[in-house]
Amino acid sequence: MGIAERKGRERAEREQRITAAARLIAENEGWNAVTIRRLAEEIEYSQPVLYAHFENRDAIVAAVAVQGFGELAAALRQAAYGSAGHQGALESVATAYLAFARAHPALYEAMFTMATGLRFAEADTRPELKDAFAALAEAVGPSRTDVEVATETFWAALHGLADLERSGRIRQGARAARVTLVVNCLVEP
Amino acid sequence: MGIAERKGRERAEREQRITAAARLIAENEGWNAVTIRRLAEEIEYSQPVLYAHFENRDAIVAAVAVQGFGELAAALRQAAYGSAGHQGALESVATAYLAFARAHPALYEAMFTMATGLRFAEADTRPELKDAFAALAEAVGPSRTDVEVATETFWAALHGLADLERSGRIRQGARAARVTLVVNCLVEP
DNA sequence: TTATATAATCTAGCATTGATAACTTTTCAA
DNA sequence: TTGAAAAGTTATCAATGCTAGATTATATAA
Repeated sequence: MGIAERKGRERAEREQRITAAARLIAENEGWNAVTIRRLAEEIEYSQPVLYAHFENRDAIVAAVAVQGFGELAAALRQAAYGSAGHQGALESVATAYLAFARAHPALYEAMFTMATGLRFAEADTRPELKDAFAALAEAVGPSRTDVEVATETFWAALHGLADLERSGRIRQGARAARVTLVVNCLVEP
Repeated sequence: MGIAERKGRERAEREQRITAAARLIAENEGWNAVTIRRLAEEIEYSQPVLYAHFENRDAIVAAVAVQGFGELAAALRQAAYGSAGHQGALESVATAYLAFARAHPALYEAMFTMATGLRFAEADTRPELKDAFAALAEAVGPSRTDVEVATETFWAALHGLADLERSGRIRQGARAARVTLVVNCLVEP
């Protein structure tokens, strides 16, 4: 019964082509350019086919966002891996976080300002989301008694910096100084 | 020549009714419910009249956002005023910031995640925006040598906390602990 | 006071979008 | 081989931002 498997593969491949196209268009022309018709044209199927894969447009954005969380987690882990000491790890992770947001603005936008359906800290939280949080927590240091509070605050500071930088509301130049300020607060005494 | 003045008044009043309606609808039903037709119905004029006041829908959102920055600045100043000491002021301001975002989620959304046209630190920056930043800077403390960096970082932390709280990505419960962590970092040594 | 030019406002409509209903073709197991 | 189910398409809907062109109200000059 290899037919079902083949169909499953084809379906998965097509689904991946949809999210890949969405991501590419979004990164090049912004999320407004990501229309159902445009995606249908891109994957060479009619529009209703997209609705056999995703409930609606938002679900496509959410799928891209989940991918993004997976990649962010990997990037943060790699940054932590290639650094020495607690302070060094915090600094590397913080810098990597901001670089990630800057390198993939549309992806970051999907992750944080579009896919409102994605929740953390709930039962149906996707593993990718938990993993990204865990990667941050590792850098903050599991020995702290207030890991969760410290990680949430660290994340908030990084997200705030990324978001205000993206929207041109804080200077691009002083990035390193701001990171230093954040990191110094979180270094264990 | 009181006619021109009367027309000016009527025009200003109508403009204010548009932004007020937009804000009310957004706060009750979300920004998606704020359509040109709906606003036109609300102010009892036909749709094209709105375009005599605002270039497009985004300009209406931006106008609401500017109002929001004015109100945020006032709220932060009042919080700083009714508190004692540097640390007390920082704590009050931080708490007031988060309370503001929580009390007016749609307004905050307009200020930070919708009106992409509003820039800071540029020549055409609206006074309301500068004022909100100044209110934060006052709490951070003008005696610091790195006021601007510290203010930007403070703002980013607060915005990050507000945004992640709003989207349900950090726990609602531990808010006070996170604020304490942020404030402790910024207290002058 | 009345005629006319200008300003103000409205009706009607366009193009685009997300989404779906109904029809047609393909696929595959009995 | 055949017929039902699966897969896919065409055609269309309703809502939206926005605008052109017609129409009405207003203010000024004769």
